[in-house]
Amino acid sequence: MILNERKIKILEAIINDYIATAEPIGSRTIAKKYDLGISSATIRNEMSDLEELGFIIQPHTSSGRVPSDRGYRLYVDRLLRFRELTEAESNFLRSTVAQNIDHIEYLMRQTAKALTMLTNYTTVVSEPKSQEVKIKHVQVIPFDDTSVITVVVTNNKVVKNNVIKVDHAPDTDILNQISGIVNKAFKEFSFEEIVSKKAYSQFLNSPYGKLIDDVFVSVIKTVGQERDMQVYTSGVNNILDFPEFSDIDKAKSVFKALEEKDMLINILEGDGSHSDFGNIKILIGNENSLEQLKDCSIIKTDYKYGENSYGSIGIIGPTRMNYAQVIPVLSSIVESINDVIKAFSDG
Amino acid sequence: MILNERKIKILEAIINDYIATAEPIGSRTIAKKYDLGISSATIRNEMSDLEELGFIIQPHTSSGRVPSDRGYRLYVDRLLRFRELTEAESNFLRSTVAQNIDHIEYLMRQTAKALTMLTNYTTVVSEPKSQEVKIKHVQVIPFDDTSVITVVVTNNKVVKNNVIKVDHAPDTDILNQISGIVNKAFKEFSFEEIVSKKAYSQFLNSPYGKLIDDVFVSVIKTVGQERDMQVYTSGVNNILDFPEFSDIDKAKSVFKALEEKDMLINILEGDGSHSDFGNIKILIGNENSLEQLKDCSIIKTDYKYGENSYGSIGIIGPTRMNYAQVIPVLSSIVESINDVIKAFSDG
DNA sequence: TGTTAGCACTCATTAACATCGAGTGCTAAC
DNA sequence: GTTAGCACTCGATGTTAATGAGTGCTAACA
Repeated sequence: MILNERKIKILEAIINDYIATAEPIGSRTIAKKYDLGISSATIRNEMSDLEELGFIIQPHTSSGRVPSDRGYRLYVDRLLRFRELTEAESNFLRSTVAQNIDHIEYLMRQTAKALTMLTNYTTVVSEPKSQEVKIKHVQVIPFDDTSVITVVVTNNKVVKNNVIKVDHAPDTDILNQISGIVNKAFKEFSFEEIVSKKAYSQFLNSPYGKLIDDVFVSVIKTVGQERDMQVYTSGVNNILDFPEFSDIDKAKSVFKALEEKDMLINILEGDGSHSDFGNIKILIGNENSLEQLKDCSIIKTDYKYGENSYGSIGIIGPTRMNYAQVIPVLSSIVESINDVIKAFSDG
Repeated sequence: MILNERKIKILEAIINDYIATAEPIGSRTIAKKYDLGISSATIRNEMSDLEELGFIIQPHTSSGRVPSDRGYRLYVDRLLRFRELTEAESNFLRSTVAQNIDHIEYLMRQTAKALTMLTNYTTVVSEPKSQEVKIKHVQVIPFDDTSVITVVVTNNKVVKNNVIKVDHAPDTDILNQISGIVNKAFKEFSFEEIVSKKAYSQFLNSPYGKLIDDVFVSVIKTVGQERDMQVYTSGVNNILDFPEFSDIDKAKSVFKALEEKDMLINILEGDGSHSDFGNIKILIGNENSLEQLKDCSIIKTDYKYGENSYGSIGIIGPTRMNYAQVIPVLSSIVESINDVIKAFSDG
C-alpha cells in the first residue's frame, strides 16, 4: 500500500484538527471542513489504510481517528510549516535575554518563564556545563570572626560559594594572599595534584595551613558536586489545562517526572538520536525514554553560555503540541542568547 | 447553648475521624467507634447543637458532619495533643540541617524537601531577610578580558553576584584595591551617600573611575533588588493525593497560588494575627487571606539565619491536615536550624 | 429532664436500561 | 476508483429504581 499525496493530505488534516481540538476526527468532519474534492466514504477508505500503515489510531470501533506517534513523526519530518514569530514575540524574547544575560540564574529562570508565556507548555532549562569544568578564579572573602566564604567562578560563568569555619578569621590582606595561592595552584597544577594535596603541600605547615587546606577541599567539593546542577522549570501546572491529562493519574505521572531534578536532566540530556531542525531535537511520545512522558513530546535544544559551555532548554507538552509554533519560538530564543552573549563578550 | 465536655468529646471524635478518612462522619459511626457511653440518638442531638454553634457542617441533609474552620480552630486551640517525633525523625531533620548549614540555598531546598518527606504536605521556604540588609563584604573578581564579577556578601549570609563589562579587565591586584575602596566606603558612609556617589566621588576621575562606579551601582542594584528574593517549594504535587482536591479545578486554583513567587511570599508573610504554639502560626481555611487557599491550612514559622536575619517556613495542606504531627516536625526543624547555626557561629 | 428506640424521610450513589448520535465498514451501483 | 446507502458499534447522556447511610422527630422510659 502506498502513501500517496491524498493520504498525506488527509493525515495532515487529521493532525491539524487534532492539535486544535484534542477530539478524534471522523471522515465526515474532514469532508466538510477541508475541500479535498472527495466524499466521506472515500476518506473513510483512506483512513482505514492510514490506520493499517500505523499513522493513525482508532481509540475504539466507531470512533474517529487520532494521530499515532508515527503520524506525528511523519508530520514533523515532512509536513510541518513553521508559523513565523510576530515582531512583538521576537522583541519580547530578545529583550528577556538581553535583560538577563549578565546573570546565568536569572537568564535561566526568565527564559523558562518567557517560553512558557508564549507557548503555554512546560519549559525546562538547565545550567550551562562544559565537558570539563575549569576554575577561572577562587576568592576567599571575610565574613565574620569565625567564618570566611570561598567564591568559585568557573569557565561557564557560574558562581558558587561555600562557608568555611575557622578559629579566628584572618584579615582581608591575608585572605587575598590565600586566594592568590589557590589560584596559582589551579593554574599550574593538574586536578589530581590538587586533590592529592601535592600541589600545595608546602603551605600545609604555615600558620594558615589548615585554612588553605580547607579552601582547596571546599573548592574541589563545590566543583565536583552533582547536587549543584541547577535546573529550572516553568509552567508545570499547564499540564492540567490539556484534556489528555484531565485524568488525575496521568497528570500525576507527568508531575512525578518533572519534579525530580535527575529526571529533568535525563529528559534534557537523553538521546534524541538526530537533530530535527538545525540544532533542535524532537522526541515524540514513546520516542522518549521516560515511561511517564509517553503521552508527551519534548522539543529541545542547547544554548551556549561561556566558553565551551552548554546548557539545554526543553519544552514539554502533549504529543499533539503545536510544533509549528514551538519550534520557531525555541529557535528564536536560542538565537537571541547566542547573539546577545556574543555581543556581550565582544564588549 | 453551652459547649459541655460531652460535646467537645464528640467534636474531637469527628475531627480525628475526618482527618483520617476525609469522609463525613455520622452519629452511628461515632457511637460504635468511640466508647462515649451514649447512644447514636443522643449523639445526633449533640451534633445538631454543634452544627448550630458552627463547629461542624452538614454538606447536605442526610449526610454526616464535617468539621468547619471554626471546629478546627477549637481543636487546634484546645484539644490538640502533639505526636512526639521518633528518634529517627529527629535525627533525620537534624542531620539534614547540619549537612547544609553552611549554604543557605541548600539549606532552604533540603529543609523543604525533608519536611515534605516527613509530612507529605507542601512546603515553602523563604530566604532569610533582615529588616535592613547590610553589606558585609564586596569583592571584585577577574573573569576574562572584558568582564569582571562582583560578589556581594550580606549580613544574612546570602551571596549574590553580577557580571560587569569593562573595556579591559584590570589584574587581580587592582581588583583587590578596588574591592578595598568599595568595602571602605560601605563601612564609612551612609547608603544615601553611596547612592548619590558622594562617598566615592574622589575616585571617579581615576583611571578606573568608570569601573569603580559600575561596581557601586551593581552592588546597590543587587542589594535593592526584589527579583532576588528566593522562595523554594517542595511537594506541591502532593496536593493531588488528597481527595478534597480530586476536582481538578480546585487543584488548579491551589497550584496557581503556589506558582507565583509573590503569592508564596504573601502566604509566608501574611498576618496570622497571633502565634499558636511558641513561634508557630496557624491559618485555617478562610483565616488565610488568599481565596485560592480557602480549603487549605498553613502552618508556618520563622527561622533565624545570620544576625538579625529571618526566613520563613510554611507547610500547606488541606484544612484537615494532621496538625498533631506537622507542628512538632516544623518546630523540631526550626529548633535544629537555630541550634546548629548557633553552634556553627560559635565555632 | 435527659436519654433512647423507633420510624419516616432525605439524598448521594450505583446499577440497569433506553436513547442518541457520531462514526465506522461493507455493499452495490455509478 | 468513487460514492450513496445502510446496518452496526459504542461512548455519552438521561431516566429510573434500588440501596443505604444518615438525619430529625416523637414518644416512651429511667
